[in-house]
Amino acid sequence: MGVALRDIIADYKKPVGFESLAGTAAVDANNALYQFLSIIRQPDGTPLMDQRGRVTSHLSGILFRTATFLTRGIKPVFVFDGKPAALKQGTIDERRKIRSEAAEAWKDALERGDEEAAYKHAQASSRVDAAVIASAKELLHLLGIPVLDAPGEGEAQAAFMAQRGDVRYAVSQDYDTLLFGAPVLVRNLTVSGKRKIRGRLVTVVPERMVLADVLAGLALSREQLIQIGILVGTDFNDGITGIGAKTGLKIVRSGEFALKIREKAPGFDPEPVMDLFLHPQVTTEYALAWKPPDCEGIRKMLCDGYDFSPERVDKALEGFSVKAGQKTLQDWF
DNA sequence: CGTTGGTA
DNA sequence: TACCAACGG
Repeated sequence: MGVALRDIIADYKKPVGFESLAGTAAVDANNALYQFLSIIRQPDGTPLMDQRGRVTSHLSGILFRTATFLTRGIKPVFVFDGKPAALKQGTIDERRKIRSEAAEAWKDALERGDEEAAYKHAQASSRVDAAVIASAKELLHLLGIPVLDAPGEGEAQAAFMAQRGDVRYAVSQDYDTLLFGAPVLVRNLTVSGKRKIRGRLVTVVPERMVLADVLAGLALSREQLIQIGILVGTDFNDGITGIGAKTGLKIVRSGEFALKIREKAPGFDPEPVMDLFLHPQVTTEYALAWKPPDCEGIRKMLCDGYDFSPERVDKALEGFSVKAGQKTLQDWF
């Protein structure tokens, strides 16, 4: 998933508290939905579902997480993926295969009664499908949170919006967002708090990366950072076997990128991938307007439609509205 | 994921 | 009050 640059950019990740994250944020919606679907599950891997068997994990995640955002002064816009680039087809096919294998492994683990394995495979089988996207958009709309359909990659659009200064930062787990030129990337914003990772309980805190700091620190241009990405592999090209981030950095620094590609991947033209990162398909046609939540509509959708408990929904909505009567709320937005 | 409810 | 397991849908 994404581009494996962690080994060279880990030093530039700075933990940040919610208080310094107040402001507008462009959220990579598909990435956030994937995280909700993957994490909000029962111990045996079963996601939250309504009585009709429709998955609701992402709705729970959106409701509670955006409530937290707004109470902390973070105003999110959710940016959804548009049409995938043709170059992404390989990645898409590969992910589908991994998901379907994981679904099988989940079933097997359940039959053996191995709950831990079941949970792991269930997570890997998570799929952001059309129903998930449609219901997520419907809920966000009712919550008064702006939603935007990117023409291409959501990450690219989020990066573009941050570049233009329309939002303070982009939110995604994927480092690709930096390659797309996001001046500031915030990770762990849609997954934070205490989490079990490899059986251990760890506290996940939001972290900020500043592209200019990464480039200055590594003495690279953005093009060179993309070159490293291309060497290790991105969603749009296979990396070169045996080259990780550190080796990639050495190669690019010594100006041997083109040479290495010719040598190890003779048939491959990196130019379209470079161009995709430098000049992604984006749009300037968006309006960022945060509105008060439609509480009635939300209850209707979540409680009547998806079997949420009215008490829990109302509790969460307190984070959105100040109280009925609400002058403060209007002032806030 | 966030919330709830039991326990020390 | 602080912590943790389990519940939610």
